[in-house]
Amino acid sequence: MATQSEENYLKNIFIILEKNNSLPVTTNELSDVMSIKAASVSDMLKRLSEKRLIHYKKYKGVVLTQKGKARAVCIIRKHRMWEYFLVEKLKLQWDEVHAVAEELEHVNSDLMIDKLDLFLGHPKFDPHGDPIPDQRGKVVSQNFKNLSALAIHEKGNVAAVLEQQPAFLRHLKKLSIQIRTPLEVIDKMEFDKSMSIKINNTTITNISFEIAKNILIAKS
Amino acid sequence: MATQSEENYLKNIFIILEKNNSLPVTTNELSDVMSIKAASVSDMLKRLSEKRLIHYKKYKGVVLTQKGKARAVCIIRKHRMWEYFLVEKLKLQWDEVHAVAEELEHVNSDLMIDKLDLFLGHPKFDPHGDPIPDQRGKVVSQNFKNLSALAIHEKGNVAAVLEQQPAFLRHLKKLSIQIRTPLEVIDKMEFDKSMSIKINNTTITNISFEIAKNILIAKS
DNA sequence: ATAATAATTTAGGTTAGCCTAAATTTAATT
DNA sequence: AATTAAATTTAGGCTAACCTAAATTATTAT
Repeated sequence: MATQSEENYLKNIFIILEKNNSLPVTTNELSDVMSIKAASVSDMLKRLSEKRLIHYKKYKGVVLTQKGKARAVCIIRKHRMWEYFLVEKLKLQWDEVHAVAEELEHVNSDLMIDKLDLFLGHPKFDPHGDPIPDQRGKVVSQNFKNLSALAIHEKGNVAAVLEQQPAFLRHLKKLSIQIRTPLEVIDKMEFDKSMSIKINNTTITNISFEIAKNILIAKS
Repeated sequence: MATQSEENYLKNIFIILEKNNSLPVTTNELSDVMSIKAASVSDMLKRLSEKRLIHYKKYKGVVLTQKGKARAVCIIRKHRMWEYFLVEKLKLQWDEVHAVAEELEHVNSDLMIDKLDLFLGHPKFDPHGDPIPDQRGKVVSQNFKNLSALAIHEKGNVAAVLEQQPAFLRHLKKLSIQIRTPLEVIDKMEFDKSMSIKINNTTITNISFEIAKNILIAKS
């Protein structure tokens, strides 16, 4: 059994690898996203390496071993499944679930998680549009476009968000943007890369580049 | 915030106090039920005392302060609520839920637990017949008789069990004994204190004193 | 190519929560 | 009341997981 802390490292390595097209994850990247000092990260990487959960060459960053990847996927599966449960069954808001799911993901019971999966009807995506890995650890790969990369007049539906911070999610809620909301790019401002978008085929609003780049679109 | 370990101590102190009619809990009692060496328990008691969670006089055992009791009740509320969820919603067996609930009880979110309470319909008892404290920490006090203390011909329904070990619960399952099952004492053997009981008004079986004393009966 | 800067690791320290062994206090027995 | 036994605490150690400061390695810019 991995400790809770080890599980957090594995999970974050996995997530960064996904974003990085599998380029090795650096100590500082982990330090940043986990808010743990780089020296402590170095410490832990050594330990994870001894346990054959990561491939680690000093100064060169890390990738996951088969074993490490399997562990990571399992934790992510639990995290996303619990998020789905919290939103769909307990009716929490999508900006209220991340922190709780961070705790629930470490609860250990394969039996429970399989029963939960059944209870929820084998959900495929969590409330932020991220895919939920199946029992065997298979993750559907998505092929979405970043809203910030869309050209004027391009349109589609919100498929996922890249940021889980409550402040960000509450912002979207205010704009009536959720998963599956139809969006169309009306205009793009060269100066600050902000864009004007039509939401739900009705309201037109301006959003900053910062917001746009955290929204993924399924083209229609 | 109390650590997970501290929470476990508080919970166990609370449970032992209930069984002991509020007599102070000794170091060895805690050591036994928690499978932690007495020396370590002593250590922790000192810490809990500094945090004003227990009243502790060396060599004299401990009781909970108001603050400590509130914490304990909150953890027990979560534990029992999750057990209810696991059995009623996820359809786990009553002998499969205790260990998982031990982990779930440490997940911290008042919002979530209140929403869970709502989702479950404000359940009053967990699958083992133990009362679930309400939001304000109120626990209904029960007035059940121990099966081992019943006289011949006395009868009633199973109201709760005092032991959560899977082996014990599986044993009851085999005998078709659950919460609310009608039982009647047919005979009592002086030699080993075992008893003959009629289950569900049909089958007559012998059960050991060891079993009987872990079953609580609501007299009818 | 070298110097300056950034990234990373090493060294040494801290705390929580456990342990064993030894010392102390309380309870039980004669 | 004194002795023995049981319960409890103290002392000293260990490990995981963090930290800061210093040393090392890699990268970037001149």
